[in-house]
Amino acid sequence: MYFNLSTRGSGGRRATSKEVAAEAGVSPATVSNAYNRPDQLSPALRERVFEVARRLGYAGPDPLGRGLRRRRTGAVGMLYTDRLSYAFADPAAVMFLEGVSQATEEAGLGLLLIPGGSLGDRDPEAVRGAAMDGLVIYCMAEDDPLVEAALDRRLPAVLVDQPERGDTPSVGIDDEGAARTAAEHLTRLGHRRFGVVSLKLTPNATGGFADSQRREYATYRSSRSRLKGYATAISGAGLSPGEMPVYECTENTPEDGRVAAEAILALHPRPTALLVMSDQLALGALEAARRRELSVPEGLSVVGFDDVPAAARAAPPLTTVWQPHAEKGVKAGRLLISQLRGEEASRTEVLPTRLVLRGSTVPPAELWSEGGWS
Amino acid sequence: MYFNLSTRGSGGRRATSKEVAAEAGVSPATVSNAYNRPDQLSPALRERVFEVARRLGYAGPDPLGRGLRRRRTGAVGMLYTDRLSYAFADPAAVMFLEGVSQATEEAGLGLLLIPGGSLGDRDPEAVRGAAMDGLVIYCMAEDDPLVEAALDRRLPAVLVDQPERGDTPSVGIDDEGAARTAAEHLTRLGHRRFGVVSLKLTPNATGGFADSQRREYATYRSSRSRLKGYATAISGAGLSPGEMPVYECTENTPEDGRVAAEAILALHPRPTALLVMSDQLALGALEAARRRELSVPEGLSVVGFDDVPAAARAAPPLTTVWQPHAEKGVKAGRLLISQLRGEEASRTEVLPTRLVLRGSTVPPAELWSEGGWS
DNA sequence: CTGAAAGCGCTTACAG
DNA sequence: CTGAAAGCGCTTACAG
Repeated sequence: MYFNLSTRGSGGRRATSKEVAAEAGVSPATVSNAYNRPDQLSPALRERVFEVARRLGYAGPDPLGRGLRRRRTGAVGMLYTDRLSYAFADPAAVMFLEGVSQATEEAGLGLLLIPGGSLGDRDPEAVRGAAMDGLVIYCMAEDDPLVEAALDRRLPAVLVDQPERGDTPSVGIDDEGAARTAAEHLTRLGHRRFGVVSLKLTPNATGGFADSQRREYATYRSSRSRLKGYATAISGAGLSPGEMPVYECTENTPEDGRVAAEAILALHPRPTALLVMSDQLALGALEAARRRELSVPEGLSVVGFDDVPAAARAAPPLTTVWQPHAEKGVKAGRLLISQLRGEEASRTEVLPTRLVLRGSTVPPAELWSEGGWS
Repeated sequence: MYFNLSTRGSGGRRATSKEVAAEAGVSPATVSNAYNRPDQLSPALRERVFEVARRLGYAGPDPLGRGLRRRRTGAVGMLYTDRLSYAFADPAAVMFLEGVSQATEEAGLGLLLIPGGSLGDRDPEAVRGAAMDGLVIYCMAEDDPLVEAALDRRLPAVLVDQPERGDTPSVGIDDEGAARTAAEHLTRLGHRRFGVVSLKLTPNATGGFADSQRREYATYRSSRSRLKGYATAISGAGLSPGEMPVYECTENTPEDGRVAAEAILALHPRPTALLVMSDQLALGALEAARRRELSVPEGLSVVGFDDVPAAARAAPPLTTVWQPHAEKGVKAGRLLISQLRGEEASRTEVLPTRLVLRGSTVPPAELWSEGGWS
C-alpha cells in the first residue's frame, strides 16, 4: 500500500483508477469497464477490481476526469435574478425550483445553483466557470451581463419569464394579459383611483415612486408587462394611467410591500385600490392598511399576483392572479432535458393564468353611499 | 474560421483554448494566462487573445478541463433526506437551504443539489458521480446508503442533524432536550393523555401507529431523539410513555399531519394534547381538530416543532419549538468552506432552541371543571 | 513576457 | 475477455 489512507477529505489523497489497476494487475481500461460496462469483463474479475478499490479507498471514477472525457457533467445549472439566498425567501421562486428539481431528479441530474455575486457587481465568473450540461435562466433582467455570459457558453438553455433570445426555448406566462385582467376586475367594481406596488423595474433599483420613463424602460420583462397590462385596463376605463402612482420595491418581501403601500396610502386623494405585483408584497400592503386602521376590503381593495399558499390564508384572503409556478419549473426542466437528449424542443410555452377572486376586493366605499352596489 | 459557429448549445461545437492560441499565434499557455493571470502578459496581447476568443466563440476556459487540472470544481454538494423536490415543499428545509446558499454565495461557490433517486431504491450513482469540492449531508437516515457513498468520496463534509461519524464536523440542535421541554410544558399544564404525531422513523416508513420496537430503532436521529425527549418528560410526570400512541407520517406535510391526528383523536380515551414533531404536521393536526369540531386549545392542546413562519399565523397561533434553521445552514456552509480552505474546523456545533408559547396550549378541559386552573 | 512539456483522471474505439 | 494508445481541455512549474 503505497499511499495515505486518511479518513477525511482535505488531508486524504484519493486513489486513482490507474493505481487500482496497478494493484489489481489489470489495465486502467479494465477498471473503467468494471464501473461502466459490466458486460465487458467477467464477474469474478469485476469483483476483484472492486475489492482492490475498496482496499485502496477508491470510490469510483473521478467525476472531473470522467466528465472531461465524456464531455458531460450530469448537472444542469440555474441562474436566478438576485442573490441565491433571496430565491429561498420567495415562495414563488421556491415553487418554481421545486418543479425544476422534480424534472432534473427524474432524469438523474444534479441541479447546480449558480451564485450571481452581489447585485451591485454581478460577477460573470461563476457562470463562465460552472460545470454544467445546460441551464435554466430564470427571471433575469434583459440587460443583466450574466445572461449574456450564460448564453455565450452555448449550452442548451431555457429562458423563463424573460424575452425570447435567438432560438433559445422559453417558458412563461402572459404577464400583460394577466395584469390587465386583474386591473379590469377593479375597474369593473367601480374603482377609479389606483396605486401600483411594483416589483423591481431594473436590477439596480433604489426603491420609491417611479416616473413614466422608468416605467417604460423597465428591464425585467414581467414587471414591464404587468405595468403595461394595468395601464391598458385603466385606459380602457377612460382613465389616465400616467397619473397612477407606481411605487417600486427593491425586494420581493412583505416588508417592502408595506413600505410601498404606506407611501401610496399617504397620497391625496388616496387610492381606493392597490394593484400589487406579487403576493409577498400584497401581504405587506395588508399590513400597511392595518397600521392605518384602514380596513380591507371596505376601505381599500387589494389584488396580488402569484397565488402563493399564504395568499389564501391571509386576512382577508387575497384576490390574486394564480400562475402555475411548479409546472413552469417542470416544463423548463423538461425542455432543457429534451435538448440535452438532442431532441428538438418546442420554442415557446405560455402557461395559463387565472384571476382568483377572494375577500380583498369589493367596490369602492364611495359607491356604497350612492347606493349603486348594495 | 475553421469551425461551426452555431448559436445554440446542442449543435454548436465550442472552440478550445488550443484553437484560440493557434488563431492568435500564441501558445495555449498564453491563452490560459490571459484568463487566469493577467499580470503574466501585456495588456495588448491579452486584448488580442480576447478578441480572437470572441471571434471564435470561445467563452473562457472549459470548467471541466480547468477543474480536472486544478482539482477543484467551485461547487459544493447538498444531500437531502428525500427526493429533492420535497425539500422545496418543506419550509424548514428551505430556510436551511437559504442559509447554506448564503454561505456558499459569499464564497463564490455553486451549490449542487444532488438527486437521491426515488426513495425505494436510493441510487448512490449521483453522489458518486457529482462534481463537487465538498458536501453538506442533511437529515439523512443513519443507514442510508447514500451517506456511506458520500463519505466514501473522502471530500470535506459536514453532517447536519445527524449522528457524528468519524471526525466529520457536524451541526445540529439538542432534539431530545427541546422535545422534553415541549412535553414538560404540557405535563405542567396538567395534561395526562398524549398523542404523538411523528416524522418518519425510517426511510421506508409506510405510516401508521408505531410500536415500541419501531420507536426504539428509528434511524432518523431527530425523530428518535425527539421521541426520547417526549418520553422522558412523560416519565418525569409519573406516566408511562409506552402507552402513548405514536403515529408515524411518511411525509412532512399538513395532509399527513391531519391523517395522523385524525387517527389519534379517534382513540378512546382521547388524548388531550398532541406532541407534534414539525409545524407542517401540526398545521394538519389543527385541521383535523377543526374537522372533528374539537376546538384548539380548549378541547385539545397542540405543540409543534420548528417555528416556521406559518406557525405564528395559524389559528390559533401554534406553541412550538423554535430552532434557527437559516443559521444552521449558514453554519454548515461556513464549516464546509473553512475545511475547503484547509482551516481546522470545529468538530461539533449545537445550536440553541427555545419553546415559543402561543395560543395552542392550555390546561386540559378536565381540570377546568375541577376549578384548579381558572 | 512567452512557450514546450507534462499531466490532472478518465473512457473509448480499436486491436488482439 | 483484456490491454495499449490516444485524447478530452486545461494549467502549472520551468526554462528561456
